[in-house]
Amino acid sequence: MVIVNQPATAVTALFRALPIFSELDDSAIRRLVARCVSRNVGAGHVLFAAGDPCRGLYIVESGRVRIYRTSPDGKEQVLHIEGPGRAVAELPLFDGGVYPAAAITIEPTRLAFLPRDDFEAAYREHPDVAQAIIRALGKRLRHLVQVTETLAFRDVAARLAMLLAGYAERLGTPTDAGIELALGRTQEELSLEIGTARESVSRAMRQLKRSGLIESLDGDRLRIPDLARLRARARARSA
Amino acid sequence: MVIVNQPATAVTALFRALPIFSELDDSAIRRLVARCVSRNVGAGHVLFAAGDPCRGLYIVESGRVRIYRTSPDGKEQVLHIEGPGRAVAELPLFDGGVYPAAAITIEPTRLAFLPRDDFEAAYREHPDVAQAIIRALGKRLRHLVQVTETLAFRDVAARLAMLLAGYAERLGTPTDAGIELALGRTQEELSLEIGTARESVSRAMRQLKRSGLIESLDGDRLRIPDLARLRARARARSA
DNA sequence: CCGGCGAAGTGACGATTGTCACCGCGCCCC
DNA sequence: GGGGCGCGGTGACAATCGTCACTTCGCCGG
Repeated sequence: MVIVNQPATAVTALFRALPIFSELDDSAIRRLVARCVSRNVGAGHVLFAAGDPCRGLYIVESGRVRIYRTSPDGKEQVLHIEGPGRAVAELPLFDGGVYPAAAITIEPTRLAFLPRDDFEAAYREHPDVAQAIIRALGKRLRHLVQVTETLAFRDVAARLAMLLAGYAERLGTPTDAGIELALGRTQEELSLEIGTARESVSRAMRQLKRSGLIESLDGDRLRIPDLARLRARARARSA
Repeated sequence: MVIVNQPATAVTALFRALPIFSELDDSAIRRLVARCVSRNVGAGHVLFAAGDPCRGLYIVESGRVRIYRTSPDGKEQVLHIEGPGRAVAELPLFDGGVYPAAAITIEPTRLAFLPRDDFEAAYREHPDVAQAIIRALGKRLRHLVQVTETLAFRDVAARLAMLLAGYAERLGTPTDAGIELALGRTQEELSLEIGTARESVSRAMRQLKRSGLIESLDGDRLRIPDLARLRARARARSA
């Protein structure tokens, strides 16, 4: 782990792009940035474990961080993966509790860290920040409600279809033959996100290909000819 | 559905007891209460469906409300059940979205309703309210993270053990032979809360009884001799 | 070019669980 | 007292899915 001095402008832009700070004026942002520490960590670095007390806010500058829970017998359920420009683990900052999940970097990652006290001051002094925080929490809550329903009811292929549809919307590039997507994840990682085994992902992938919902391109690129049909499969009981 | 005039003092006490309004001074609470409408509804009344736009905040005065999602093929997943003194569906009030789940009364219920505009004014003007809202959202998020992990990993008996342990803590009465609990729910309702079938609840219940983790008393009363052991079962892979 | 390695595909099998069908029981109402 | 009804218990069966074991493929380094 390396602590880095860097031009404050980069972090300033980062803060301004964060939903929860977008309403702040320049002077307020500058004050926050002055309190921030950036650091580079390698892949596989544990930022915190479930149950740890919360010391501050992490913001991803580059790289990716996986948020996950581990069951007593060692299995993981990935809750979400955050990339550049996203904040990690806002939750315990607000309610004063411990981290409900663990966080680990899955590639070399650069993080800005804002100590807890400075963060609290920011949202106490600026009602707009509080409002933005509420929005962000609400969004996460919606996402988890979705995940819950999916885990409870759908078969593996449906869960995979939902996951891929979400990635396609956020990361895909539209072409005239459909949406193309380089997902940059192994099937192992996908399996953790939808709470199943790697082999089941492999089989579900084949099923979706046979149904014409996804197509393999070269490398690990996929094409989704019809996103609406893929989403429909995600809502069906089985196929 | 009946609209009722009632002494404002009852609703005032209700508001003051709500975590999200506990920091308000008397005059602010009086202003909110003046905007409130109370009504009585019977069992099985649908307050709103998933996807409906959000019109305001419901607060349970008496009775119980079930919050649930329905899958396209008609199955339900209960997210939580709210009783007296609890607010329902805060989420869409904040992020401006639609209801992510539906709500239905499961017994005759008395509700206070606060229109959306009045609610928004309250938390814009009072930062403490915003803070309390954030806490409440955080708590709900924690709960859902828990539910997610349980659904993904544990067998039915473990999920049931977790559910019963939670009820025992909130509703049970300690005796020298353990915690006694009248849960007032059918196995059908339990099955919806842990995302399984009624028959599986019946079998899981028998398994927990055979293991000595729970005992039947008369009626639908249960005794839990050792809450810690029950919780341990909830964390185990199987038994 | 070869060996190693990680990712992905696949076949077999067993465990869990959803589903269906049916029974018993207590309760209420006519 | 009898019939209906909701709840709970159980047995049988099939489907899904996790697990294990093994293979195939592509990539990289020596």
